[in-house]
Amino acid sequence: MATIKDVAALAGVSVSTVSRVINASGYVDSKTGERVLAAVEALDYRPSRIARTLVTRRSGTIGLILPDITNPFFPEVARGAEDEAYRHGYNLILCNSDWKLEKETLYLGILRQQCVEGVILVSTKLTEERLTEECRSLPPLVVIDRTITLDIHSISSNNVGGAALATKHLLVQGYRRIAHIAGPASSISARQRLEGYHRTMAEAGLPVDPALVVEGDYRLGGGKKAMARLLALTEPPEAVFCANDMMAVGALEQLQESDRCAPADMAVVGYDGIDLTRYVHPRLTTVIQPTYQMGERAVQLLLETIKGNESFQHIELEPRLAIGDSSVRRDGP
Amino acid sequence: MATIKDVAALAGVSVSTVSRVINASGYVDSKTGERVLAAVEALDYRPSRIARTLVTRRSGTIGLILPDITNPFFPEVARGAEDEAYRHGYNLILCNSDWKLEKETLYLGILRQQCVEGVILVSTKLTEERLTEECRSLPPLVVIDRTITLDIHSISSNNVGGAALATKHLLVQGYRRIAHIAGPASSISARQRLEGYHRTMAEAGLPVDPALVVEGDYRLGGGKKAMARLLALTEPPEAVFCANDMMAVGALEQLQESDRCAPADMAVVGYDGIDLTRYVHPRLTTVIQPTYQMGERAVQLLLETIKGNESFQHIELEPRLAIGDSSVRRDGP
DNA sequence: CTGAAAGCGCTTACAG
DNA sequence: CTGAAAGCGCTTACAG
Repeated sequence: MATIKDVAALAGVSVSTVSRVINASGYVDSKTGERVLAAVEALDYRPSRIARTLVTRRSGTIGLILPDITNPFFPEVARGAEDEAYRHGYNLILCNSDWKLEKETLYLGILRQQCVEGVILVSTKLTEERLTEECRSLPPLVVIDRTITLDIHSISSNNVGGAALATKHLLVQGYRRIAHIAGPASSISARQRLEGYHRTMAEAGLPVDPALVVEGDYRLGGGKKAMARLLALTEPPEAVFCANDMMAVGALEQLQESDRCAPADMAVVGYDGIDLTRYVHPRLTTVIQPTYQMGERAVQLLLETIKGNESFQHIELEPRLAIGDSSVRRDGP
Repeated sequence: MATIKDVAALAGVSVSTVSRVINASGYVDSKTGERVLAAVEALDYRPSRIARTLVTRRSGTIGLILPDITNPFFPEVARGAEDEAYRHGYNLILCNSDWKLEKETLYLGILRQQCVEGVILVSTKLTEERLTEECRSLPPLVVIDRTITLDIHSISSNNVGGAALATKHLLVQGYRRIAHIAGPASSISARQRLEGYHRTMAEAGLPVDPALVVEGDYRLGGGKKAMARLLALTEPPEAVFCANDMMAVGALEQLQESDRCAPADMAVVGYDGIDLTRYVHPRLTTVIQPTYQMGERAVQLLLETIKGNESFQHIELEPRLAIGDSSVRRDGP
């Protein structure tokens, strides 16, 4: 590998001059510039980012800590982030935290050593206190999918509003006895979606039978079990809004296994907008989260902060409803 | 951020000594060691990987270039690679090439500047010549999902064997008129799976009607169209082996839209083993590729090479058949 | 417009 | 067992 010294020697100038031309900084005679460029070309010289980082403190890398790239929700976030990073000459270091606090903390430390210019934390388990503490010794931080009140950038999607979208859709279809398969109460997004459901029902003047709200685990099995419980009720619901797609798919499976089908026997709506919803039968009505944009905006925020913007932002993106076949009343409202 | 100098000053020793204790290299008095460790603790000192890399040339990072993390095939590979990297204290830089030669080349250059210790290239479009050329100026390279004959590490899965697995399964079920929805001829894996199909049919002494081999595009739409063509034949097949799962799902959709169903009217088998196959109805029989292991082994190979192993390896992993409901003959063979 | 020098934060022989 | 010095490959004031 050629170094800046080799280029300088070949071009017959000092390393300072080479540095100036490759960075287009300071004055340099056009003739000299050409000679340097020729030498760069001849030696296939590529400046070492490592050396550059050591002096400038700018590594051109961003850390992305997410729970599990294998979970259908996260590749989109990663892709949005990587695309935006790419456009600005940045690279992404990918870290899977497995929803574990220790792995998050560990990676945060490693990324700091790695001299990343910013970190994106998706669905973090860290408390706000720890986060603010980390922020002192850390490069800029953006938290995705977690509402943060303190002085940390955050990007989230409107879960209350999204749940309202789903619930209203069912109301518009003419359903009144609407159940909710909720996510685990430990999850903030699950609580928010539950709230959106309750709020919308209340606004419509409809009381919610407590038996119609069943807690699931955000996984297929949980959705299945929850649906079984709903079907076992003396008066089962006409429709169910599930807090995520995996549970909705589980609910559909349970319906089928009980020889019923959606939407004829019960309307089903999911949440997230993962690919699977398009391939399942009946095609699932769902609330699509702007996952790609979340990753994209996170990098944008980081870049602005690196460039000196001081103000903390809390961006809330809007999900949108995608109507499939699983919730549409065929006989009309 | 505290530096090694700060630690040295606080502990009252030289930076050389600090370096020795944090790297556990060379002799150091236990008392001195303790003092240094105490200083490290007190200052929350974390050695800069950047500075260390500059002198040791070991950055602790590996580059992963794959076509698109959003494509269901790749997150598993990435996860396998990241897990193995994590175990050895390495980090992964994620790059999406969008199946484009230019992006691959560009990233290869950037990763070199970033001083990664190795690069994993998934489904590369680069020619073998270009690849060997790159290898001269580059850190160790491992190519995944692409058979390479030259002196480059490669990890692939046995596509011919996997296709044979699928085809034999259909034969065992008693089907004789077996069609193949192939992937695009430009894809090596598609050609290999086609070969596995042909070879198995020949071994069984069954001639293949050319009309039964239809080329698709590895996407849902292509599978749908191909199935439509098969259904339009005067003598449609009894079973079809699809070169990937997305096309198989498309084929299932077309069957359903034509008021037929699998496996009663036609048996369907896919390839890849993406999650979707488990949620589709009927549950799809498919050939599961060892994607996680491919990523894992790739990092292992890289690490061995970094440690000095000179011999080039071509690892071929074996896929396995997962029998679902889409291909099982209910009335018995 | 150009070059010499210092320095970024480490590691690594080399003396002692 | 410990420290002074050189050096990794750059950038950045500072002279000239």
